[in-house]
Amino acid sequence: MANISDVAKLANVSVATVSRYLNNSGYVGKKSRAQIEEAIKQLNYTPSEVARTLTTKQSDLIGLIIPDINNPFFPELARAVEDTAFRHGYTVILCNSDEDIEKEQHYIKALSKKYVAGLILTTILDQDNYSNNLSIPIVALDRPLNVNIPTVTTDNEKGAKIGTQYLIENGVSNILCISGPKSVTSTNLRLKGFFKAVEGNNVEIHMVESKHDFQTAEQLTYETLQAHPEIDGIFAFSDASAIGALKAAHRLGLKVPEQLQIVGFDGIQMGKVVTPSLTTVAQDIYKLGERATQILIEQIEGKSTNSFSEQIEPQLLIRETTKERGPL
Amino acid sequence: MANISDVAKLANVSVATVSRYLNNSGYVGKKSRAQIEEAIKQLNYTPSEVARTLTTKQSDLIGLIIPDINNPFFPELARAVEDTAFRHGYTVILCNSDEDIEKEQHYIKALSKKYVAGLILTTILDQDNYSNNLSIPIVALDRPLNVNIPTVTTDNEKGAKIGTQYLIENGVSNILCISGPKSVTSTNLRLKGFFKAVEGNNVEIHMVESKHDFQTAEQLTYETLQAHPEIDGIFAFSDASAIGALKAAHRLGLKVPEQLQIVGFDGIQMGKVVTPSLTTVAQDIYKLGERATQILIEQIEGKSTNSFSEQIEPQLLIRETTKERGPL
DNA sequence: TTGTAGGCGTTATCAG
DNA sequence: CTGATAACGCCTACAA
Repeated sequence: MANISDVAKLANVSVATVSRYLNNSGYVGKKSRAQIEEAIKQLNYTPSEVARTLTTKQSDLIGLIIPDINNPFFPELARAVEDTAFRHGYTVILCNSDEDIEKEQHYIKALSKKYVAGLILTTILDQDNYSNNLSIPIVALDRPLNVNIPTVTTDNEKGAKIGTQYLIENGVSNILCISGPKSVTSTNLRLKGFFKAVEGNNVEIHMVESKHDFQTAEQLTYETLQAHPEIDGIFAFSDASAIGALKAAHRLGLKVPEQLQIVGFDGIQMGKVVTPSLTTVAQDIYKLGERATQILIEQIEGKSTNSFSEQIEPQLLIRETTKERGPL
Repeated sequence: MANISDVAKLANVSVATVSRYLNNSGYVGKKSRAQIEEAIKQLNYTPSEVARTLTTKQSDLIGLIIPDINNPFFPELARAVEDTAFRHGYTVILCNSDEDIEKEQHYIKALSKKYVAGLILTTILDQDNYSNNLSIPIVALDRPLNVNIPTVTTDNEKGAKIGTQYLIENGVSNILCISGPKSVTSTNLRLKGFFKAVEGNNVEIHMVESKHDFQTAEQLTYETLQAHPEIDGIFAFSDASAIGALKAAHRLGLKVPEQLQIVGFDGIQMGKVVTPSLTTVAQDIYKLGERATQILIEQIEGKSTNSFSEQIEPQLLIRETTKERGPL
């Protein structure tokens, strides 16, 4: 593999000139430029990222930390991040934190040792003052970290509110709310929205906390529904949980939506394919990932110095687990 | 951040000695050793992977190329690879090839420029003589590349055979086979198994080729079932397709398994949660990923020079989309 | 505009 | 056992 000095030799210039050409820094004469281009082509030269990283302390890597790739929400998100990063010439390293703060810290350290250019952190812990002692750009996805860190989120409170309201409008009077882990910011925001919607309406509520995972939610729902057969509506904080709940309902022989209505949260692909298809508060998952990545890259490349945040509107997708059927 | 020469100074030895200590190469006196350890601790020193990579041309990165993370089979696989890699001190970079050979080539190039220590390639193209002109270890997952490249696969032919047989034993006489892309080796193997099972039995067959994706399979199945209402069994080459097919059946008002029996392939988590739960030919997904990674790491670390392959047995998981219900 | 030379942090060779 | 020192491939003052 040819290196920069091979190119320099062939082009009859110095390595400095080649370097300047490569990085668009400083002057490069017209003639030199032409020779360099020719040499590069002939040698099929590409600069070594590693050597570059060694001097500049910055690579083309972007670290993406998610809780668990087995929650279908995250592959969709990851895909958006990857696509966007790829389009801009970055490579992403994906890490599963398993909602474990130590594991997360470990990854952050490992990644920063690799001189990743930036980091995208998704929902984990509700930390008011997460301090960015790293010198690299960070953007938070779905989890506001602190004022200085740009954040891309769905309006969680609003989403939970409209989902819950829809249930109530559809005649539900005894709701089971399957929340996510309380340690997560978005959970608390959704909780707030849920309570706002419920307030003043004469509905009874039951609360359970579940991981965003089919099995857990199914089991929890099964037990709760058995203990409280009067429940006629479920609002779940993730589609994964909602689908688990749907399964529990089936096992109990409950007709959905006739006897039990269900609304999820997320808008994952899978919601369309279960039967009955899932009514849900959809996040614009792709956009979430895309915007986060774009913002990160802007920060990395210094195009925007002021960190700003973005909130994306959720959208109620009415499908078949609720009574008022809208268009698919 | 301290570097190796800081450590050397503090420990009163040369950088060479520190390096030897770090890499367990060559002798290091007892006293030097102690001083070095002390210095490292005091300075909180960790060697720079980048600099190391620059000289050794080998990083701690493992590249994993999959077709598409949105097929639920792959997140599960990726998770297994990541976990295993992590345990051995490697970091994985995940790339989506979208079943596009150019994109795959692009990634392979990009990854090798990063001096990844090894590569794990999953199902894409059926290439008899894939030539490994890279100098790094590769293992093929789910796709045999060539004799010189270790491969970890499920016994696809056998899997397809037992799945199909089971359908036939359950009285199905008109089967729709939803295959995967024909360009993929595993598809062809499964096709072979399917035909073996069918052979000699008096069953009619219909074939369609689908991506392993809910929507596509659903649409295709919907059309086929409409044109051929006599079909009473479906064997799909992936759970994703099977679940899409299940959805199509629901839309057509077909009772599963009474009127239509369905068997999938893969054994993804999601199969358990749909209703009715999916009978499937399960691969040991975690083990597949784990073994591939272990073998790769053995190659990387030179512990095993001879490349060997492994085949993992599939297992029929009888659930509710077929008539003979076994235990869950 | 261009070239020289030092440095980024390690590893590896080769004398001591 | 240990220590100089030359790579590795690139960037960037600084000088010309």
